[in-house]
Amino acid sequence: MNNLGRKIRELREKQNLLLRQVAARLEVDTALISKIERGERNASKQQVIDIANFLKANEEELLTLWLADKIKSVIVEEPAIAYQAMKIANKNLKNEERH
Amino acid sequence: MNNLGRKIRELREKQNLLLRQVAARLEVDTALISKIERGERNASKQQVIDIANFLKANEEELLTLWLADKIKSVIVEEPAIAYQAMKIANKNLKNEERH
DNA sequence: TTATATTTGACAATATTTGACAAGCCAAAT
DNA sequence: ATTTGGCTTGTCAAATATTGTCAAATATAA
Repeated sequence: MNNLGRKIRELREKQNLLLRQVAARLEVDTALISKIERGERNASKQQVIDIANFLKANEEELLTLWLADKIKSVIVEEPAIAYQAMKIANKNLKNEERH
Repeated sequence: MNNLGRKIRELREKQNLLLRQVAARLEVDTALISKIERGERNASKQQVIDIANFLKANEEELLTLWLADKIKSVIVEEPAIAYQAMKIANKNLKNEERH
């Protein structure tokens, strides 16, 4: 399970909602929501936004988890150099802020 | 231009090598190397390794730049939440070290 | 100009991702 | 013991993305 999936499942269960109900709202198959919660499939950005609305969650928070999962899926293949690469990417980010 | 492309071009020019020569060694079209240097195309991991060998560069260093570019391409679409997402991804990384 | 190096855009071939569907699993209810 | 309800799993075709090449365009240098 990934960051986003865990959070979505937690929110959904707290509100006693069924996968089926979330799926209906997003107009997708139940299986897809199941896969998103278990981290087997990635949600699209729009899906994350829709889920946030439906589950009354903070949209930015969910999008942040979603992005974190995307970063994770990139670095997971290269754990030995991941940290250093993140440092560089972070520096890039800051440099671009200044332009 | 991205981190890897800039470094490759720098190394290649310092050694007075042509795109054509690098391309020959990697057995790809010259245009592809040009695109990799300019960040228009991503190199595969194997290509990075081959380039490092040919240019007598540190393989891990180039792979780190390559990974940084991949991270960057993920976060660039969401600059507002990128920093926070990186923090989470980094925490994930550390947690997995401990298991 | 001429020759050589690099860049560009379009393209086909491949690979990956997407979401639906159907079948399966499991626990609880009947 | 069977049915029901919720969730999971595997597979598929369609859509989308990525790959490397080719030929043409553009630079760079002599």
